[in-house]
Amino acid sequence: MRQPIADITPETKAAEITGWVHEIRDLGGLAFYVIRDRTGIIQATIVKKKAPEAVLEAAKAVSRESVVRIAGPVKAVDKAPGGRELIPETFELIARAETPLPLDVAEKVPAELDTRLDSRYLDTRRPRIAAIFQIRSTVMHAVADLLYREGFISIQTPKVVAAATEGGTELFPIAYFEKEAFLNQSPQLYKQMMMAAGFEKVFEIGPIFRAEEHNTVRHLNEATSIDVEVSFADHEDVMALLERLMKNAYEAVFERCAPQLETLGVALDIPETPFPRITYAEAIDIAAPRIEEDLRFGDDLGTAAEKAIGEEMGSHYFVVDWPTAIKPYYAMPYENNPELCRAFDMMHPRMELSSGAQRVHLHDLLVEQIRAKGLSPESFEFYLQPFRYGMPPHAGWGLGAERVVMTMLDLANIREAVLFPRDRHRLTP
RNA sequence: GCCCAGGUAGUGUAGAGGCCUAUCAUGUCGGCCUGUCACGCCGACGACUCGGAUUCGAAUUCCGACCUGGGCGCCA
Repeated sequence: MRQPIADITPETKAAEITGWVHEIRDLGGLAFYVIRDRTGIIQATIVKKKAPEAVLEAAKAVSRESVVRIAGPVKAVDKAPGGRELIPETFELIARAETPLPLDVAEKVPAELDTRLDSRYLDTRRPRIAAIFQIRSTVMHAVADLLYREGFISIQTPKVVAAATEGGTELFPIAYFEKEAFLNQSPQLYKQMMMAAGFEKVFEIGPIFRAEEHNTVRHLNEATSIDVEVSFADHEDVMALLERLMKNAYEAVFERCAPQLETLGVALDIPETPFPRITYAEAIDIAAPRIEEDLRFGDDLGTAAEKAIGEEMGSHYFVVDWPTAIKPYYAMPYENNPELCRAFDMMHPRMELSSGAQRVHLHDLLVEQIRAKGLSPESFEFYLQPFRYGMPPHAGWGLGAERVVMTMLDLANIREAVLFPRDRHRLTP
């Protein structure tokens, strides 16, 4: 019976393992085969004078990264990795790896990200890369878990849509029989319609598509969005939810992924809640004297400004009370000061992670704001109609899953946080 | 969309007009090696993205194409 390699201890009597040949060190009369599965590595030691002929034959035929099955007694040996080694009685070559390998899994020679992504299936055999995705899985589990615990309903909305959500960002056009269609840039409008549908608390974790020709370490053309929408809630309520969710995700990783964090050399700091809140006006005041470019009230916070404020804040924080003019039409203006709205961004010092708002739930105001952005309400009719038949007040946000993982693990490039990234140039694998 | 940088063995690199039949490492193949853990030693194999131009001579300079990385804008 196959055993996970990590389960084999110096006390284990005998074991059968199946895994990949990580390294081969043939000293002549003695050979070491380092075998790896997803749980760890173990050394199989072959003493050529004593080993069965069939073992010698199979061992000679294997190449690095071949899949093998090895069974035999386990010996406690101090000088072996993990304090134990396996003495093969049987050694079976299950699937031979061709040579040369497209990249070095044992990491003696580095590989560029581009090379790694071309052979992602080999790249992910490297323990530190596998650790990233085990942690990502834990984050996604923790996120969904918290939302279910808090009574959210998971929804799935269309990714093929007829129109833009917000204007602004570019959409990927696709052929949809005789009609024009696009890939969805955000589930925003559908989440809101589910408020009219009476679901009260919904979330969706799914892909979003942005056809921007950006070429940076923090943008993807296909990203994973963690989206929530809550009825009878204001922006403060959903900011508090976002804080709970972030803290929960960090705690889950801290508790359940200690080996992976160690592999990555990451000392995880669980962010303290509540996150500090600064207003947009304060953000401008912090950034303006620290950056070269001219920055005034009403401008978007550019990369330089974000960086300057991030250095000042030091950890996660919210920027609140944005000018209505630079936020989407669905953000609710303050009644007593409609120049500002109940929108927020949740920031990590390195970059924006989330943006959200209390939404406009009043039909006429929404139409007015759509017009004010130069968009035509007619093309949003499917979205606007629910606002005429009892739309509750509501609020929500979207959180970039890759950015959470990237900032959590201090990855240099967002592509590291995606198995098969889609960027300006990459469409395969 | 604008701007910058870059394409050399499977992988990561050296190279700045003749010293290049191209460096080093890793890898692969063969040989030696009984405690390696980046095993060691000996030998072999394997590369200048493509096209054009300049030049006696181009990996190196110039032009174009293709491919790639990054910055900005915008955003998650």
